[in-house]
Amino acid sequence: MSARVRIKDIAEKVGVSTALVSYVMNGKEKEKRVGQDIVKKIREAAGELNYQPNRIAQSLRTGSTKTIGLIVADIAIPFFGQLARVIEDEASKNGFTVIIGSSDEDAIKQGSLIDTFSYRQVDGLIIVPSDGTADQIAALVKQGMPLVLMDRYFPELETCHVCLDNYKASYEAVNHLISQGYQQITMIAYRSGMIHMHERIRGYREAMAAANFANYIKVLEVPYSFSRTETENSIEKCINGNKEIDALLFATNSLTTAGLNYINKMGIKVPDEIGIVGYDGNEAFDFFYAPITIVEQPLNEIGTKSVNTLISLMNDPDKIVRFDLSHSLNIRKSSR
Amino acid sequence: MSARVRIKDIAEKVGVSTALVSYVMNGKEKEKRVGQDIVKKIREAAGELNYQPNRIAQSLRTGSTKTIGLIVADIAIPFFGQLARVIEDEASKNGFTVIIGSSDEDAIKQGSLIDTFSYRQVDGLIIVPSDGTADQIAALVKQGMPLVLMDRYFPELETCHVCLDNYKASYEAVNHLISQGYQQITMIAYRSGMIHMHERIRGYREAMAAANFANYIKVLEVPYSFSRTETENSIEKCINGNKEIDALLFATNSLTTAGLNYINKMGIKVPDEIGIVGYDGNEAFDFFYAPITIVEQPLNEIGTKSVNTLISLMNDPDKIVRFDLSHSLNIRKSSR
DNA sequence: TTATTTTGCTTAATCGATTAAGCGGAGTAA
DNA sequence: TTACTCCGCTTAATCGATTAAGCAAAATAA
Repeated sequence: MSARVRIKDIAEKVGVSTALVSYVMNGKEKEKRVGQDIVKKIREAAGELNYQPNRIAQSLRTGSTKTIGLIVADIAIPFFGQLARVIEDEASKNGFTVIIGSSDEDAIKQGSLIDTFSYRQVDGLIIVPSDGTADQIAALVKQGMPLVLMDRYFPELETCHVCLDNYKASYEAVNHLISQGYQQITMIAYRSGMIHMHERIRGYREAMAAANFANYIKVLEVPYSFSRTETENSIEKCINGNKEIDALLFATNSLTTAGLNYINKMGIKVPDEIGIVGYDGNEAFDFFYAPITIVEQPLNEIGTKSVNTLISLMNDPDKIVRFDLSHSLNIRKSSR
Repeated sequence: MSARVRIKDIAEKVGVSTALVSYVMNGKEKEKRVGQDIVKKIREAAGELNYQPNRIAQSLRTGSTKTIGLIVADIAIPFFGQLARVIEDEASKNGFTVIIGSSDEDAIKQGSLIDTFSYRQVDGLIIVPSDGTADQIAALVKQGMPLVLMDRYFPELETCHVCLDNYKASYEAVNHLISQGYQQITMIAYRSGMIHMHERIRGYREAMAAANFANYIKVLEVPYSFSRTETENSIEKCINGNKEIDALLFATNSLTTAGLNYINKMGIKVPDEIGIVGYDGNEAFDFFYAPITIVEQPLNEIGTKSVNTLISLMNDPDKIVRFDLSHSLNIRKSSR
C-alpha cells in the first residue's frame, strides 16, 4: 500500500508540531487559538496530501471506535436483512459503522459474537437476543455496555428495547379472522422461551377467549430448525387429519412459508377451506395464488429507534427506554 | 464500563514485564524462551482476570485489523443478504470480522463507503462494483489495497474477481427455452455498462442466433430504479401490445419480480401463453402459480472463494486470480 | 580458570492520533 | 520600568499492545 499520510507528514510539510495539525483537523482552531495563516496552511497541506485520519489510532486514544455491533438471527433472512439496512443507514448518518453477526438463534454463537464485538471495542450493541441468553445480556449490562435489544427482550432485565407490541398484533389478527367468519383458528408458533413468541400466543389466546372461542384454542409449537423440510414436516404432522381448523395464524415468516408449501402440496384452498394470516411481509406472499394477509412490522421505525436509542444511551447510560411499536395489518386475499 | 483488563494488569499481578505476557498470549513462549512456571502463572492470571486483548491497540501496532469490508448493492436484497451471510461465516472461520455497506448501485455512495472502510484500516475489500466506478477501483488497486470484485468486474482492470459465467448461463437458459418449443424469446435486462449485464445479454443473443432465431432477438433495457412500481411500468410499456413474444428471460431477480407482477395483473398464462426464466432464486418464485425456472448462482462458492481469494491476496498481493463459476439451471413449471 | 553460549528476563521504542501542561514573546496595565 | 495577561505555539504523556535490543546470571566449552 502506498505510504499512508499521517498527521506527522502534514506537520513536517507545514513546519509545525503535530498538535496544531490535530487541533485544526478536529475543528478546534478557535478554542486552541491557532493562527489564521497556519490554519490555512494546514488545511491546504491536508488537502494536497489527501490526509485521512487513522481511525484505529483515534479509537485507541479516544476510547471510542464509532462502531456499532449488530447481532441478528440471520442476515440472510429478509426481515433481518431489511432491518440491517435501515440500521446501517441510520448509523452512518450519525457517523457510526456497523459490524454484523448472525447468531442462528444459538446461545453459543451469540456469546462468541458478543466477545468478538466487545474486544473490537464497539461503542454499543444492538442485539436480537436468542433464547436462553439472559445471562449474557445481564453480563453486558453489568459491564456497562450500551445495549439495545430488538425484536425481543427479557422482562426480568433492565434494558432498553425496541420491539413490536406482539400481544396487540396477534389480538387484532385474530379479531380480523373472526370478523371474516373464521372460528376454528389455530396458531402455529415456534417453541421458545422468548417473550415475543409468548406475547404473540397470548394475544391469540385472549382474542379467542374474548370471542367465546376458547374451546377452539389450539397452539402448535414447532421446534426451531434451520431446515425448512423439518419445519414443514412438523407442521404437516399437526395439521394433517385435523378437520377442525378453518384458519391458521402463523407466528413468523418462516413458519408461514413452510405452512404454505404444505398447503400447496395438499391442494387445500385458501381462503375458502382455510384462512391465513402470517407475520412479516415477504415478496413470496404476494405471489401466492391468494396473497397472504400479514402482520407488518414498522421496520424503519424499529431500525432508526434502535440506533437512536443506542446513541443516546452512550451519552446517558442510565436512561432506560422501551418501545413496543404498533404493527399494521395488511389485509389481502388469504383471509376473506 | 467496568475497568477493562490490560496486559499491564496481568504483568503486575504476576510480577513480570508486559513483554512476557504478550509473548505468552501470542503463543510465542517457546520461541521467546519464557520459563515454564512463568508461562503457567501468566495463563492463570489471564484466566482469572478474564483478559481479552484490545484489538484496537493490536491493530495499531501490527497494522492489521483483521477486518474485511464488504460493499454490496443492498444488504436488504436476499441475494446479497445470503452472500453476506456466507462471507460472514467464512471470514469468521479465518479470524476476520466483516463490516458491510450498501451502495444502492450508486457511484458516490460506493466512494464514500470505500473511504470509510479504508480509513478504518480494513485489511481488504470485497466489492460488488457499481456502474461507472472503474476509477475508484483502479485507485484502490494503485494503493495496493487487497481487493476482490464480486458478481461483476471491469475487464480493463487487473483485479481478482469471483463471478458467474453469465454468458454461459444466459446461453443455456435460452437453449432450454428453445428446447421447450419457445421461439420468440425476449430478454429483459437493466440498462447498465457493467460486464455481467452485457454478458447475460450476449449469451442470449448468441444462443438465439445459433438457433437461427436472430430475427426474434429483442432486448428490453430497463433503467435501474429502486421503485418497483417504476420498474413495473417500464416493463409494462414494452411488453404491452407486443404479441410477438412467447417467452421472457429476465436478467435479474428484481426484474423477474416486477415482470411477474405485471403478468399476474394482466392474467397472462404461464407457461402456455408465455414461458419464463429468471436469474437468482427467491422464495417468491416458488409460490408463483407456475413455479419459476431460474438460473441459480452458487452462492456458497462465490462467498467462500471471495473470502479466500482476498485472504491469499493479503499475503501475496500480486497473485491475480479470476473465477467465472458455473450456474445451475433449476427447471420448473414456468418454462414447459 | 577464562571465554563463550544459552537462558530468561527487562527496557524502551513504536504504531498514529489526542490533549494537558508549559514556555517564550508581545501587548497591556500600573 | 516592572508585572501581568494573552497569544501562539511546542513538548511530551498517553491509549494498549508488540517486539527488537540488551543485560545479567547460569550453563557449557576450552
